[in-house]
Amino acid sequence: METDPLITEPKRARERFEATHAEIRARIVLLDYRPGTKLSEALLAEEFAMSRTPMRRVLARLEDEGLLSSKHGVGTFVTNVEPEELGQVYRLRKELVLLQTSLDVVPPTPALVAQMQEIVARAKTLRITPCARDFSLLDQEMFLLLLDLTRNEPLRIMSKRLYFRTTRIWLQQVAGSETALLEEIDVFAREAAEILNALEIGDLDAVGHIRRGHISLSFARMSAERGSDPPANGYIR
Amino acid sequence: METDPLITEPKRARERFEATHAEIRARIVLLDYRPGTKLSEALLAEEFAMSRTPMRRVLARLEDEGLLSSKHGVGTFVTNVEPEELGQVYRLRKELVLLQTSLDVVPPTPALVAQMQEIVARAKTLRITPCARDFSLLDQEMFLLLLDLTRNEPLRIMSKRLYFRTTRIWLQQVAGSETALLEEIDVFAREAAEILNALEIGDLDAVGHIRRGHISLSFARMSAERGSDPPANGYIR
DNA sequence: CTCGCTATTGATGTGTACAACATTAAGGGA
DNA sequence: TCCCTTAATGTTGTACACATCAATAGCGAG
Repeated sequence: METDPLITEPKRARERFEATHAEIRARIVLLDYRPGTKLSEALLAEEFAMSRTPMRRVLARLEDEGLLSSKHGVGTFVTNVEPEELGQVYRLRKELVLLQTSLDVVPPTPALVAQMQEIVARAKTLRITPCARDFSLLDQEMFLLLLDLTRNEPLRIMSKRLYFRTTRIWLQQVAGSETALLEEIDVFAREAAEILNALEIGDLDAVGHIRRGHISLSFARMSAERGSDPPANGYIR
Repeated sequence: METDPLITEPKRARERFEATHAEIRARIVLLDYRPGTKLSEALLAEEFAMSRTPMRRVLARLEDEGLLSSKHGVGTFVTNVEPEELGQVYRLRKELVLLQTSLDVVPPTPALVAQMQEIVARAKTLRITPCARDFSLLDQEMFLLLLDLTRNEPLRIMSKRLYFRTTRIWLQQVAGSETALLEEIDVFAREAAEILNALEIGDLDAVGHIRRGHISLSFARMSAERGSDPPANGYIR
């Protein structure tokens, strides 16, 4: 029985599925595949060294998550996010972020605080050498780290889905101009520092409301940039 | 790549997929397939007059929704819901139900109120001729009806997933004894009447809080029935 | 009688050919 | 020239055979 520790080729089916899904999702979220891009099941299957059958399962899940859209006889496309949908997601995220620090929460561990300190430090570094892609990865890292504050698994799963659904639109805006990127990194650095401070005190409620405020402001900046209508605030006519 | 690929509508294959998914999900939530039941891809494919390939896509989605669990070489099984998971879902639902009447809401239409009146009437009828299955269907109908109060699509989708994830456990408890069923129908009839009253006044905030209270009480009754620990109320040690 | 190895069995997972579908370009008649 | 028809082409969706995996019954050694 030979087990090759160097090559991780013969993975379990489930692990291979998860890895492939995460990889393609990352490409969509990081705009390697921009909205509207046509993906080929055959080419992707070949690249990931599998047949179309398991690849189709990956793509089906990404479609269920709203990142892809397949049409019989036409192709599989990276979805765009309509302004209305973007607003719905952000308004919901504003509420869920409060639950992330109030529902089934665990006190922040020293390890978590340490990782948050590192994120703050890297944010400061990023202000010197701005890079939209690294910025998006750092934002993602902080999101996932703070998600560890709650043990409510359904809340964690849904929050992740919403985050990955729209973060590429945010990235698209941020990467649009150099000044916008610098400004956004600056805001992020301040937010991270505020959150770290609240974490060190142990005030999770403050963490939630700081984040809520920044999500709200972030959406407002995006709406202004897009030149669309001011965001609806509750009721629909 | 300028044209938006999202505007086209569902096709034949998609409709068949949705219909099959809804049917098997109904069988699971109505306890036709009880937790632990082993399902056969081949048999299900034969019954629905399709091959294993599209059926596997249906089952994969049900697994993603937490209703099924497949193991290579073993089988596909209807999942059970652990008490911890049940608590997490209920605690989250208690929060989401408030959002359903406060986030992107539309005023209740006369048609909606009329359907709610009918549900109240059928609840009263059900008190005379109790039937666990019909009761579950009525509860589901009210849930879906009240979900029309919000236009926030992500919230709607997530609320549905959570509801279908645990309602079979509630049904299992209710169908356990005749007295429990009668008592639960009585509670439901009163809740529906209260909600109807609030709807007619147009007080959506009251609708949300009435429902939240009933979800909380419902979970408390289930926990007591199961003889498990009293439900944690917020923090985890 | 018990333990352990092995062949068998039946399930999910994968590879591949083919069908269904939509788009596009070519061709022919008015 | 225009427009309708039709064949060609490439894509997703489906069917089916086969591979892989895990549980189990059978069997033989101790």
